[in-house]
Parts: sequence; C-alpha cells; structure tokens
Amino acid sequence: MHSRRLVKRSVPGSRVCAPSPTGDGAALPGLVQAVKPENRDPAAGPRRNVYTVLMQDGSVREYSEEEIVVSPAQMTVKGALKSRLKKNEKKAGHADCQGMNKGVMMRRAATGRAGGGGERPRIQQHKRTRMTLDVESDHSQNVRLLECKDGIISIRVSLPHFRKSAEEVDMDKVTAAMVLTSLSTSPLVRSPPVRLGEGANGSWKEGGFMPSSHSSSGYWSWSAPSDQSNPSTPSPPLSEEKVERWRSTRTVACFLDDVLSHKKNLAYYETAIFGDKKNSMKVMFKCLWKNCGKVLSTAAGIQKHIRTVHLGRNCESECSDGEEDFYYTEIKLNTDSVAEGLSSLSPVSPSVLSPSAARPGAPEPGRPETASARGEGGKLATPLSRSAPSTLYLVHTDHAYQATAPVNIPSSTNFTPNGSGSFSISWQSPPVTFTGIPASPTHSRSQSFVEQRPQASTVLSSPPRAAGGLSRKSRGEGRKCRKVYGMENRDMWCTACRWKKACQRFVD
DNA sequence: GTTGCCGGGGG
DNA sequence: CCCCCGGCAAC
Repeated sequence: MHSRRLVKRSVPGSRVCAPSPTGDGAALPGLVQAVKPENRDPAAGPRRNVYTVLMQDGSVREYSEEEIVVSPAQMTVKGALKSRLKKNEKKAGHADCQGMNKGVMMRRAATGRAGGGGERPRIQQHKRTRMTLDVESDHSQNVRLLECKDGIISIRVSLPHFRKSAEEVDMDKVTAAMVLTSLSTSPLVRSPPVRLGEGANGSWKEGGFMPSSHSSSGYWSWSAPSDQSNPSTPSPPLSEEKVERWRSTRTVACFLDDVLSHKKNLAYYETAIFGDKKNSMKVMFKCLWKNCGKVLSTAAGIQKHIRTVHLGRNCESECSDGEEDFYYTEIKLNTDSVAEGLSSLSPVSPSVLSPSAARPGAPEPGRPETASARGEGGKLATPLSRSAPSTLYLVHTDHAYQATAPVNIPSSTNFTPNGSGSFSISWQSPPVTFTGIPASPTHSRSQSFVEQRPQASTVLSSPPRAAGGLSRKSRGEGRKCRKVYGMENRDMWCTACRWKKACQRFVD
C-alpha cells in the first residue's frame, strides 16, 4: 500500500505521466500547465484538483489527480508545493497530520495508471509553507534538511549508492518520499502550535516554527511557545531547541531505519550527530587504550583520538589505516543518566578550563599584589563560573585541548557538548591529568589553576558550611596566599596568612 | 600528607 | 601591637 503513494496534487511545471489520449492505456509524459480545483460541491466530499497537462505530442488535456503520476524521468523531484487546503480536507487516518503538513509528489510511473479508488491518505500542507523534496540516488546515505527559513524547508535524502537496478532506485525514491511524508505523523511534528484552518493567520513561523539558528548542517527545529510545551519534552539542562532538534531528526532516521534497513549508518547519525534517544540509550565509542578509557560520541572522533593521542599520528585529515578500529569499542549508555549528570554537574569556572585564562607563572617579584590585579581573576571569574553553562563547552572540544587544559573535575564524567551540536563524554579512569602548563620546580602548583580550583569544587560539591559560630570556620575555599604565592614567596603573603591567621586577602 | 586558621604565647 | 607557632580539622 505504501509503495503506491499517489499524487495528490502537483504544481505547474512538474513532469508527469498521464494516460494517453488514445485510450490505449499507455502513459505519456507531460508537463503540468495548471492546477485548478475541481468544480464540484465541496459538501460532496473532499475537493479534488484538475491538472491541465501539456502532453508530449503537444496536446493539452485535463486530468484528475488520480490519473497522473510523476514522471520517472524526473530523477530529482523538486516540487514547490503550495497548499491550498483547508482544515476540512483532512481525512480520517491522517487527521492527525495537522501541523506539519507536507505534500509529496511521488508516484510510480511503473504502475502506469491510476490506482483507482480506495482510501488514499490525503497529504496536505499548511498554507504559506512550502517544502522542497530533493531526492538523490547517487550519494551516500544521508538525510539532511538543507534549509529552513520562512517556512521553506528543503529536505535532502541521499540514497545509498549500492542500490543497483533503476527499479530499486526508483523504489527508494518512493520510500524516501514516504519517509518524509511520514514525518507529518510524528508526535512532534504533529503538534506545532499552529491552529489550522479558520482563516489561519499564523504561519509556522508565527506559530513558533523557527529555524535553528546555530545548526551547522541544517537541522530543523521549532521553538514552541512555553504554554505549548510538550509534556515529554525534557527539562533543562538540555535546551528546548536541542531536544527538538534531535527529535525531529531522529524521526527521519527512524523512518529510514525502517524503510531502508540501514541501521548501522542510522545509528551513526543518531548517535554521532543528534544522540540516540531510543530507550534512552546512546551509543558511544570508548577508547580501549590502556589507562585511557576516553569516550566519544563519534567513531570518527574516537579514531582521531586514538590516532593522534595513542598512535602518535599527527595527521589532522583522515589518514586512517583502520588500525584505530582495534582500540575502541562501542558502548551504550543511558542518556538520561548522562543528562542527569549534566544537570548535576555545575559549570566550572572558565578560568579553570580555558588555557587562555590561565596566568602562567608567578606574579612579577616585587610587584605588590594589589586588589585590582587579583580582582580581575577573582571577581570576574566568580559570576561567570556560576552563570555560564557554556563554559562546559571548554572542557573538551577537541583532542588538542587536553594538552593545554589541566582539567580535573571531581565528577567522574565529563559531559561535553561541543559546538557542532554533538557532544563527547569522557571518562578517565584512572584520571589522566594533562598539565599543559609545565610546573616550575619552585612552583609545584600552577597559580592560575590552583587559584580557580576551589571554586570549581565549591560549585560541584557545595559542602555544608559549618553551622553556628562555635565551630571552626570551615576550610577556606578560595585562593589563599600560601596557595597563590607558594611558600617560596611567603613575603608576598598577607600578614594574616603569614601569621597563620585567616587570610585577609582572599576572603571567602 | 597538606592546608587553613584558631588559639595562644613571646617580645 | 607585631610576630610566631602548636595544634586541629578539613582536605
């Protein structure tokens, strides 16, 4: 049934096949010249369209939408489909397609003739929205949403190249179209905050459909108004947009999974790019190198990690010989717990994570430590460390970071979204501490790092302060003169520190 | 073991 | 006051 999704509407300029005027049953190619609604009583049933088709022989005929099919020669179907449908056009069985309505023109010419009657699903489209369906057959598997602005969505489905016969290719195009069509029934897509019909004055955009602003590969998403939030939408820390992004994309992947049975590659897309939320499990790749255990979200990432870190190959490009495959394994982990970890893992001071914020070496000898000089490091870092979740992005963004970021987070998990929308998770057991800043023999502790670390631990663990004034003041959390300047520069300590009193310079 | 600092003492 | 240090509790 699904293999014969019929044309519901076409647009001028589309190449179609229509029954020969001679009535011999042969299908002849033609070009849609015009579309107009059938002149009939709307009360009698769903309105149909009549297509004026310029036939190959120069004749012009009118066909109902059941009679014509999309031409097989139209290897790439690019139909700018404009919806004129109203709410009452929805049919049972697809009545829940409101919201993301899309028209997919796809019909197998091999069928030759109209599929006849029967309960055909009616695909529809919201007014003021257009969708470009771009089906390619000569590239690796891919599903991409190319554009998403002003209600115009372009979806690119690249089908596997190993499909051999033209028939199969054609079939794949059909199924790909079905995949995209089926998107309209996904729970997410089904419920954008748009009221259809009744002279709907809201486009998707107005209703909340917004393009993802920072998607590098053209994901789509929409930001629903707060009062329309989906009950199943996870709470922060995952942003609404991110959640919606993986959802919508997962829908594409899931359907492709079913239709094309390319599970492995789909898993790649789901896990490497958007994250697999199926059963709350996510496939990750763990480095098996001794004492490493690094976990990344992509196979390419872990290969690169192994290649550069363990195999000592500095090729930035893909110069893999496959050897890396032996050094990592695929693991599954519960993303819920990961997300939980993210929520519980409070942001760390960017000064800790960012090498650029580090101040290597000791202050210049003889220069008195002024409050302003310290304030730059201390007072600025404090609010940032507590307010900017983006600082997490600095933990691990690539492999090169490890050489410069002496990160040692108390939590065993580093949940690390990166700029591309995916994220990497790194376990290191035992912890591998990269101290990119060489510690001088006389400075066993890097000042900048040591200065900030207590803040991180504060945020992460927030130990209860001593209750009551009787007990001893709990251990200082901040930078203390001894820690900052070291024993070697005791003369730079504040007097209180020198006298083993409570530090007056770095007051908590 | 290290660190922060309270409490106390000597000058 | 200034300066130092024993000792304790939190790491």
